[in-house]
Amino acid sequence: MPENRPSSVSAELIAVLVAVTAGAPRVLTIAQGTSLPSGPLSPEHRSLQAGTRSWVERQTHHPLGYVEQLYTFADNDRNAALGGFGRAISISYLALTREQPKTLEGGASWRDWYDYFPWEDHREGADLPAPLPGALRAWAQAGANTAERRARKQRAAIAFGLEGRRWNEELVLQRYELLYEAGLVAEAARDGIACHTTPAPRLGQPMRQDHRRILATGIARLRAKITYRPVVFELMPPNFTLLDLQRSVEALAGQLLHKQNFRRLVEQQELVEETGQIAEATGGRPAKLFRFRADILQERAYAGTKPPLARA
Amino acid sequence: MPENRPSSVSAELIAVLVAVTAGAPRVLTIAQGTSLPSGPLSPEHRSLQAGTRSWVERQTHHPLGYVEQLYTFADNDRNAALGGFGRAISISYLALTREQPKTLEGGASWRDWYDYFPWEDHREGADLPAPLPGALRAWAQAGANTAERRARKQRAAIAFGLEGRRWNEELVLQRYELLYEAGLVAEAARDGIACHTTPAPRLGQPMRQDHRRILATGIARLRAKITYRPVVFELMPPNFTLLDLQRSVEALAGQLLHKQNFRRLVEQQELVEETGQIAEATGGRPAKLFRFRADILQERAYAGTKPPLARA
DNA sequence: CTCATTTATGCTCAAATTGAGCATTACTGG
DNA sequence: CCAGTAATGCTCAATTTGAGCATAAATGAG
Repeated sequence: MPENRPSSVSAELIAVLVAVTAGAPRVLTIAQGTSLPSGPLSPEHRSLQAGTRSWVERQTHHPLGYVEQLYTFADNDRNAALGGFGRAISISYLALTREQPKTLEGGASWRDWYDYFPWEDHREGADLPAPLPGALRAWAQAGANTAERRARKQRAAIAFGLEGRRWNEELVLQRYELLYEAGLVAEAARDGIACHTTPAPRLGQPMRQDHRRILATGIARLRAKITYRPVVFELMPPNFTLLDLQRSVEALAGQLLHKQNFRRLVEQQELVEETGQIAEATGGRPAKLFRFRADILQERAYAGTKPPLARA
Repeated sequence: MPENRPSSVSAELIAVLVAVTAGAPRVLTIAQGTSLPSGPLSPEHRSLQAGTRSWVERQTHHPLGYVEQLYTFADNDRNAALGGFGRAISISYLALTREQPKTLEGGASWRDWYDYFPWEDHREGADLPAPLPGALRAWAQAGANTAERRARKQRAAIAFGLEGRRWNEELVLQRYELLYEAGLVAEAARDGIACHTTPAPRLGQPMRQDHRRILATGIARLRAKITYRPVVFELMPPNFTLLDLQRSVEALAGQLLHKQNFRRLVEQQELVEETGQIAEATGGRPAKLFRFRADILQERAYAGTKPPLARA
């Protein structure tokens, strides 16, 4: 039963390439922001990760700091388009870098990821975008029977922190999938899924195929990752103030942090050291500049530890 | 640059199927314990996960509770063996089930996973298997220069909890990879990697190809998972005592837990409820039987929470 | 020059969580 | 009745976490 010859498929690599600029989390897109960059797996690549790294670097002209596999899926729908070649397998990667001023090729551009997921940004006000609470209720009410209605209501409450529950910033994918099922994102309409609110809200900017889902997966992974592994430094310039660092983490998490506690955590972790320089004042008292400590980073990147960068 | 037609490859699914029986963590193997079960991705599978689920269920004759994607990799070495078909992509899955007394087909059998990773079991005595400490020192000393020797020493210390560091049970993959690089596992010898200890220790039972690495990935993932999502219940019978539950968690973690604290945690989480029945005494005072609470499980499986099942 | 404003930074405190251990209870087998 | 083995109930100190007060060091308006 095992030992069968595997069937033939085609493979492509899709990248969620993230940077943080001026407190905004950005993702590299192509085709006017409607697609994630993707490239074919080609025979000369030594590994999947090497393949992703090489073609993203060629396209963006700067090195990727961190690359991590996200998810692999096979899309049956694409069969037809591939001329009987069998199915297409997509292998997605999360990559981190510093946004460079360099020119991007073709229609590539950096976009604020909250353009695609406006409901994920809770940095000012924890309120959900206007149509959401009502639309979620409508979806729950549209369940076929009492049990389904209850289950939907509970699911919405967990995913969106309703009914006194607290918002869990890591449930990015669950929220997107719920909105998709509820017909509240444009991709759902495209795929023929009904919506129970009129006019049907189309939350956030859509993407082609399932790229927005992949992006959601990447955001979720990154939000989880920063709580137990020091990956933010891949997104920071060489020198930065503690507030810069905090703003970056907040941008990713979509939530504000307690300043003093954040500072305490960073110091405890010994992730950074003073450079001796002072930042040119932006507003008030000048801040010390810091840099990451290479030795500690290496160790932590390998084994992880306690929360390297804080919770809400 | 993107939008290229992906290249043609072949795809196989590999499963790390785990059960816990009588306090032993077990993994399903084929070919006298030298391989993980694997099957081809075939066109009728609706998705990769469905494919894995269906052929594992067909082989083992019982349903999988939980299936999760582990990792996808492309092995360049296998090119030759596939007759110019392009490379082979392997997509691995972690699956949980209860070991059934049913007969397995062919050469399939359940094996204690510590047969493959004896150094991972710290349930009695935290001591590493005899040759390890010395072999690790020898490997570190064999570094080309001072910097490499220091880096190796630190890496070994982190991975194996030496020099006063504490053992981190989640670093299963890092440890296996270090042992591979150090030539201390049979697969390394097979692949022509040198060892600096004579006679060269060949720790644990080897597997074909990189299946042991995949198993290490699965163990690591599962050990991490049980700390933030209640997946153990997939491995438990319908009714169990709290000690049964603790023994199962300990089997997976490879570490003993504080009994009272474990109990406190389980109760806090409200994951279980009494059945009203009492276990036939095995040793001392009879224990109450518990079962998992379906409602809570569903919620926790979706969103996770604090540690559902304890730390060391 | 003084003051309101803004951000940096140092410290404190109570609540919650975690790690470890003591004591008691309820069975089983000589 | 006694020793052995588990189950269970509680306590306690050390940490960790969440929130806030207070002060310092700049800037710009008047």
